[in-house]
Amino acid sequence: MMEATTTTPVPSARARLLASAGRLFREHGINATGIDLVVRGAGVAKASLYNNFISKEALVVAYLEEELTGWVDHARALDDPRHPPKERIAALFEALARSVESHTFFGCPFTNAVIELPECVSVRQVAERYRDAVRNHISGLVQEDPRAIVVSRLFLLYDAAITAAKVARDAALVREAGTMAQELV
Amino acid sequence: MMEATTTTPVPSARARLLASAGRLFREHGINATGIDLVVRGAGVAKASLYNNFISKEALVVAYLEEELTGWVDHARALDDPRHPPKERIAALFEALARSVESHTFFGCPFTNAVIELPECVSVRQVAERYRDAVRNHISGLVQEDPRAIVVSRLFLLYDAAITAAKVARDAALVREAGTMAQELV
DNA sequence: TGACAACTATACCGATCTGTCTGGTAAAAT
DNA sequence: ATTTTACCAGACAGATCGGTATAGTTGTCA
Repeated sequence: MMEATTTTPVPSARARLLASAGRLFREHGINATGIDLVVRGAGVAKASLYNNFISKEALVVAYLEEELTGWVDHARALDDPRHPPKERIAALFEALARSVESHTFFGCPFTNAVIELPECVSVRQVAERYRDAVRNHISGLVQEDPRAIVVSRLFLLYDAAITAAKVARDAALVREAGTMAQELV
Repeated sequence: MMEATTTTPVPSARARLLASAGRLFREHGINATGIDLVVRGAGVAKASLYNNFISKEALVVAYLEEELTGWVDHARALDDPRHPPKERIAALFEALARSVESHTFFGCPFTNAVIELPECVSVRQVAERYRDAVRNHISGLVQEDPRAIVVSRLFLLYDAAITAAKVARDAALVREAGTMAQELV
């Protein structure tokens, strides 16, 4: 009932569903991924999906929540507070460039979701929280107020790199954005 | 048969369909817009759609082609070659900021289409041609080779502004990108 | 032992999607 | 004058969508 989830040795149905949905949503998009595919990929019954999530939209939001905490974890794992701000910023862009080169980057999950479900307010809300999280993380890297102009500028360059990665699949362009970012700090 | 289209006084079924599809695809997205809605909006029969386009995908590609030439026309109308490069660049970002403020900006049609139809190669091809067109236009504004680094950087900032406009709906962020762009020339 | 909760497997529902087909009208070309 | 072309209106087909319902199974705890 309460929270045996974290200690359960075998993944719960909910965790399996989120993992399956995550893979499919990332690689093929949300609208292109039917409920049946998610269920099949998770190896669970359809009823288990609707026992854990009231609708596909709720599953999408839960997927985005996971992407949000995942991004923060990823960014923290990349970071070394002992390094100077310039290097800490560079690491963020370099990781993105590498994921382009290894063909494991499928675009910003939040931008993708906002575009795929433009009238879904809960999706926009998670996307907003993601943007706050990025802004806060960047502000920590450069030791500036989250509302400082330099933070806005670094954020803009990170968005630019992500678009270049998604649409042009151009790692060199991602690195160029990283160079611009380093010149700002 | 050949090209009476340009002189026809009353809009052809094809033109009406493209106008209807354009409005709906822009404002509600491609996947959320069914064929029947396009046909209703155009005030034509369903068969007329399939007489002019072999499939919805072909309609989407035609819509994107129109957006491509539309962007070039828009960018040229904004431009005044007598002005210095800095002002010519600024006008591009200022126009984007204003369309955010008037709530008439719905995101880059090509990025949106690539995200909505990720496995459609013809969509990616038009998006690639759009990116070439933008790069060429910017290179004209600043009188530099299209492959010059400064052109790449201006392009990155333009992409950044578009994402800020689409996801954050933040005209101030768009203008900040414009300021960065002006500092580059 | 028996109640209960969570699970699996699958049939099913109504809605909606792209795309086709029929049938009829009007104008234009031959 | 007749054939062709383009058009309209709408029924229809086949597939797929999100979501529900049914029925049976498993494991847990009292």
